[in-house]
Amino acid sequence: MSKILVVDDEKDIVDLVSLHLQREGHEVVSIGNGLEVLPLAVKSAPDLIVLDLMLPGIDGVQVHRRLRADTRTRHIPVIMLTARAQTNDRIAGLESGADDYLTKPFSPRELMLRIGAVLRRSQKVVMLAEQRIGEFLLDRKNMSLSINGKLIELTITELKLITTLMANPDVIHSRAELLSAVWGYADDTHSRTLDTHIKRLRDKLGDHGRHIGTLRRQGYLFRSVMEELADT
Amino acid sequence: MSKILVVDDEKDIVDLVSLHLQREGHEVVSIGNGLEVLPLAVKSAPDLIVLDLMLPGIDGVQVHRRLRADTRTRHIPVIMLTARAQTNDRIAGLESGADDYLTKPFSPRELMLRIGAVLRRSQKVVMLAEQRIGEFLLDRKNMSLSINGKLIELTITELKLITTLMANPDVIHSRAELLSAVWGYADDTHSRTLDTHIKRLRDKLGDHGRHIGTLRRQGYLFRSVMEELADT
DNA sequence: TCTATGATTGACGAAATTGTCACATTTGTG
DNA sequence: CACAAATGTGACAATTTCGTCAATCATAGA
Repeated sequence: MSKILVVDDEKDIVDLVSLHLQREGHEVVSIGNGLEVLPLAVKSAPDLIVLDLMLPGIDGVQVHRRLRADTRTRHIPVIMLTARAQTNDRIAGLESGADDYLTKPFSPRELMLRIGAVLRRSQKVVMLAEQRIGEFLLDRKNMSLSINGKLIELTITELKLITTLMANPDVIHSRAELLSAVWGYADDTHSRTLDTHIKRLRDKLGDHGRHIGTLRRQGYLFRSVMEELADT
Repeated sequence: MSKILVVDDEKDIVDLVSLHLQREGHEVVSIGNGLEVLPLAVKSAPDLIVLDLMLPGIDGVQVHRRLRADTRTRHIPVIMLTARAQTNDRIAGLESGADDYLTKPFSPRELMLRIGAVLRRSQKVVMLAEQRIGEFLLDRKNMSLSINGKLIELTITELKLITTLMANPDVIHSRAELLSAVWGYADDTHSRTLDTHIKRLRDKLGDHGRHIGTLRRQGYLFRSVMEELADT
């Protein structure tokens, strides 16, 4: 499931924690030497670090500071372990920005629960590599759109626009929302920029452009089922 | 798990199949009237259709042809059911391009197995919405790259290039591979186009450009751990 | 039907993007 | 060290892309 780096010099602790983690399907990397934590964290790129504050040679808080100082490890959540159940330690741990901490002796079960909670918080979002709506096929991997297998050449702006619309088909996307998603604008709801790009998109889609609907005063939407033309 | 459209006029069959499908976590939509299969398929966009060839009013093969004729349903796999275990029926079913078929009476277990097989074949590929490598964060949803939270403005070509490289970090991507992935070229390994774009990419990445390594005569790669500069 | 509001459209120029070329530099090999 | 081969670099022009604007069109409500 996830890769977890366990930093502790006591082999018993490492083994215990590793056992439980592996039982839950996680991959474990461990190290006892505090000085080598940073390079190992950079190299192995774990999803979470379990860090004992009591390390020989270097203070665990120092190790944590180094992890936070390096841009390559800054984002990795850390759970701290400390043997001393003292307030100043707790404060030191929290101040340096640990995501959670436990005092030894701890129950493996509790550690697993907290690890689970932290991992869940930083859970990876998965998306479909290919999204199909009717005859439309959006290939996010190759950043392209095709209709009935025929590639439609879109500019990056047009692609972002239809990607946003197709992300929630049959749902109204307000002008503000689209401006924000595609251009990063906050307001600027008055300019004709959005309209123009909608027009260009519709043109490139040809007949299928009718999948893009206009809701007056509300916004635009991608219709999964194209409106029939009135035949009067 | 998946959405499955069951087309049969016999309520007993529909109930039986639905029961088993729902037990496996699938969503079931059903219909008995052959004429309304196409509009319903368009509307509900199922992942698979189970189609009885014996329908009142219209031949199942006809229904299948219509599904194949419409671009909005052409891609949906179909498993056919037929009461008559005759060769000409089998041939008719296969010729019109069914993905599989069963003759009645069939065992629900066998139908489930075949449905499972077909669904597995058309399994959706998922990808991470955000991919992080060290200080790099590739946001496939917004089609953007940021380093340490700072957005790097890339052109679509540059984005495709680094996306391809980052898809397999620390792996060599040959010039031919990159040309193919980014430009769709087959050969043309001699032009300076790739080199130029690599250069532009490195420039925009600034210091971090050193993550992109050159392997002489082999290609380029994205290093998850940046090379240290020799300090002599 | 008339009117006000909002959407569509075509045109335009500024800016960005792209591929290519010539030349420089680096690298590996003898 | 010399050479050949491969990659890096800077400059250039053609092309594409983008945002804006004004005119036109469509729609809802009075």
